[in-house]
Amino acid sequence: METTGELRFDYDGEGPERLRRQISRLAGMTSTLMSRTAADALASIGAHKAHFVVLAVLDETGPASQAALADRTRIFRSDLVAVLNDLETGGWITRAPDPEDKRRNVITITEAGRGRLAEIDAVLEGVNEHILAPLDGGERAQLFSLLRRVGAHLAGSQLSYMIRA
Amino acid sequence: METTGELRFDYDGEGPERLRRQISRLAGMTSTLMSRTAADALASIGAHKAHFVVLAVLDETGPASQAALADRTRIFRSDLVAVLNDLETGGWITRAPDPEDKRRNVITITEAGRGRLAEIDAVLEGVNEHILAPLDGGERAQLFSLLRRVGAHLAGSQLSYMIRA
DNA sequence: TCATGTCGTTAGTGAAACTAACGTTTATAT
DNA sequence: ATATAAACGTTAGTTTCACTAACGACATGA
Repeated sequence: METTGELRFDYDGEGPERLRRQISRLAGMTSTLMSRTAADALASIGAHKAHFVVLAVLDETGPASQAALADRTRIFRSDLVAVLNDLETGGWITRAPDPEDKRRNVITITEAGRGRLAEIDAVLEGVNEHILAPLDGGERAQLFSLLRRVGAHLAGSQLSYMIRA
Repeated sequence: METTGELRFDYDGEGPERLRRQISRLAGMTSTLMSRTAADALASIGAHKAHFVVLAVLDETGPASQAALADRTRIFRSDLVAVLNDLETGGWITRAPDPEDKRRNVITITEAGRGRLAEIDAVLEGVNEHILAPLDGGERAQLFSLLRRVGAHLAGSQLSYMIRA
């Protein structure tokens, strides 16, 4: 391991000013660190972000077709296949043909799946706490709110671009 | 183009609550939108984020070896090679062997490079303005500050982990 | 001098995000 | 009714990004 001397992430004070002005750079670096934290924690229990997302959506919205799941989780239908294979192997979901539409599968969370979700949820609660440790309650709410406002705005403008195309 | 019906990014109100609680998910989605905005804008003038980063560091810190540049830009030395090839082809930098250490190259920004940097800078100013449009001045400062604090904290904890390893 | 480390470079890995196409099944339009 | 189009799950492939491994060339310090 390299004890760099020069840090890999320069949040503390210095660094070229032009770079520090770029919100997309700051958000990108920070979200990379966050994602790594979450992914590492999940890996320690053999889980993956996609597992969490799918189980959470199933638990909250009930059984669904793969296409509906893809929409609600923002995982591409093509990538969802492997995720569901994993979850099926673990016994956390069932995948059965839909009698009412033979094109569809009906994905259902199992009792074991609910247990797994609780387990993952606990890990992620720790992750959130770790990430947000330096912020107090009001600041955490602020951060969520600011990111959501920016996100809604960008999603909107990108959407209008897409419709135009 | 698909006029989805179900939006691909759900900032507006709804969406499974467990997902909305995850700061890493929110930050990840939002920073993806930001990065895409920036990348698209840069692509429209045939530029790339890495071009900006390298030119900005060179302009601010002066000539440097590739290794030093890699550190300051957080681009891996292996990836930096191609970036410098691009910039050299455009006439925006020069790459000359260092007489004082024959292992090194000295990378220097050219006059044309400074022009290019100004051009990119102008584009990115527009990008920042577009991204942050929904926030007022105080909120923008808040967002920067909150992200920096979280980032510094995570970079620190990851660093101590790395040193331990 | 001999080991060790750093330099730029090439090649390759792994994950994430996304596109294309296909066979199957259902819905729509004439 | 029947042809056309659309949606389903699935396989395969692309691109981009972050990152590792290894190399020959050169420099440094014991």
